[in-house]
Amino acid sequence: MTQAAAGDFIRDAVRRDNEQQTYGGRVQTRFPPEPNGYLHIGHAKAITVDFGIAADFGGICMLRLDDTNPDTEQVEYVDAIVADIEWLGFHPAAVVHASDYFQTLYEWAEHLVTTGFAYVDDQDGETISAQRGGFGKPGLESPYRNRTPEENLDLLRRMRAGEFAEGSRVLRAKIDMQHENMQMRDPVMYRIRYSHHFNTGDEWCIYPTYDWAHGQSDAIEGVTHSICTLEFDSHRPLYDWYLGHLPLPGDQPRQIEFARLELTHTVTSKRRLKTLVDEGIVDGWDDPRMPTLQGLRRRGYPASAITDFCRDIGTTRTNSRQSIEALESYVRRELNRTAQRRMAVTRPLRLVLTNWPTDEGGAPVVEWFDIANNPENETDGVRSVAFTGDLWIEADDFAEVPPPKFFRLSPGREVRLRGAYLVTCTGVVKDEAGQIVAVEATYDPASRGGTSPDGRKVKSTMHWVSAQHAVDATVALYERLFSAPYPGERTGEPLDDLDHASREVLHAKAETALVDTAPGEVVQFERLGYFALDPDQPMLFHRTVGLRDEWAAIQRRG
RNA sequence: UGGGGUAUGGGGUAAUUGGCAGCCCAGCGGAUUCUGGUUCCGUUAGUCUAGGUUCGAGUCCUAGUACCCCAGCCA
Repeated sequence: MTQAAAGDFIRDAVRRDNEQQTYGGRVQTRFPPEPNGYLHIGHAKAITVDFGIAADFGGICMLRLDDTNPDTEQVEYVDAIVADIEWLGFHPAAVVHASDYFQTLYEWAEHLVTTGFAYVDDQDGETISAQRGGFGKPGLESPYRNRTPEENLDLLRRMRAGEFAEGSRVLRAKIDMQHENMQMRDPVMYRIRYSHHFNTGDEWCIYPTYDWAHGQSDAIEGVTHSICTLEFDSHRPLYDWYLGHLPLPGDQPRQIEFARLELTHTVTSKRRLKTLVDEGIVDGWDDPRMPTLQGLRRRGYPASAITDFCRDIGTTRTNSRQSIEALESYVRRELNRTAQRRMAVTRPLRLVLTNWPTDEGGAPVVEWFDIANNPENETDGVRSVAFTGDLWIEADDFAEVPPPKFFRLSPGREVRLRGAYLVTCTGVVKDEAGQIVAVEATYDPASRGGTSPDGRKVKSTMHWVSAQHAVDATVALYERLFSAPYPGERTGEPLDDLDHASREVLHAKAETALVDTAPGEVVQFERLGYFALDPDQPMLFHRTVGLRDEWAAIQRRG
């Protein structure tokens, strides 16, 4: 704790290694995902750390697909992983596979056999597992543990040659069945699997386990700092043991662990996300409701917002859960600068200007206003928006009997129609049932452009669309990526009831909206929030994040 | 149950290695504003517990507590 508490403990460690010339001042890291799913927001943290540290010290970072389990891995995932890393703005020095090293790994396995540090075990998985003992209970040695190196070498070669059935034999490291660290109780190095591998095809029928592949791959590549997540902490002694018993071509890399990123209201478990996809609960890995990088990208999250967030939350060894609001604040900060504005109405209420002029033919005059696309960024220019005496406003923006602190339109009150005119409500039109069908108002011709020539103030500026000119759009509203808390979220208990949870957390609804003009890719529908245009369905917009929830705050107060 | 790891406001994270507990998110208050947005200013609130060393402890010592990880031929 004492020294680990220092600012960024990983960079401190790297700096120390540089000062002591442990690796001759060289820094090399790697990002090693297993291609068994799409990258999600949690991976963004690891990517930011791995690539960021290499960059900070003038080193390199490679992408290594950790493909030692052919049963779960696919090229589709490889392609997505490569694309997503690029999208985040990182460029791997190389894209490699753990399977590229299968031959070297095998030769090193023979080396361990020859030197008496590995043996072939003929027992099945259940037996081996039972013999491993438990916490506080020492393990039992396998009856095959003391075979001669010659016999082991013969058996290993025959394993590799495909002479034995799946599950019938494994290669194990010969370490210590009494070791207090369970990882050191003769871990399995190779298992027999007659599966097709997406990279090596049918060349191999024995596949290395994670522990037997990972550190060795690091060493082969010349990795200096192998940064991984906290759950591998107890693997570090094994990581070092393997490397310490092999004829390495260079320096021995060191493993450093940090806490993974967890977010509230967010499922970050490839297994669960895969279930959502497989069961058709979402449309795919890139469904905008998914916390995958592709889902977030479709939602309009800027890559820089994600990486800035990951950088700023820091790297520690403390298990923690960051709030989704913190991430969203980074998204809003970026989008406030870049997103164009549009006025939009989701629950239209008619607003009629009773003193609006008509032309010779009796039709209402149409007036065009240039309205800034983004007041935060003048270079975004203006758009031309049609205005007439027949408008739609948001139903929430009118109240016949205004509650306290209601600033918008109500009888007798004057507000600004953004960029157009000041209008004063003169009355309402109701149907037989007493429902309001329209609001009537008069406009002040002297306030053209929304100015107030005599300097009088109005408490509210409202958005509007011309009934005649408005563009139809659909907006998918979800307050949050996963808006509802799910079972066990607070306590960190496992999420067992996936079906229930998925349906609840992925709730979203689509609404129609009327928009002032056709918007661009990512837009702020004023007061509704930031939305991204769906590339597949023009005029369908996914909510990125909302604005600050000002209404809720007012109601809470009152 | 044995081993390992971690504890700082509501959430996250710093503290020159023993010297004014700072920053971000959230909250609250105010100013500005043609978005109840943005921006700006102010503000509430914290060192897991109990002892000890010291002029001085988040930091060092002792004892405890809580949480996380490890018993896949997954990674």
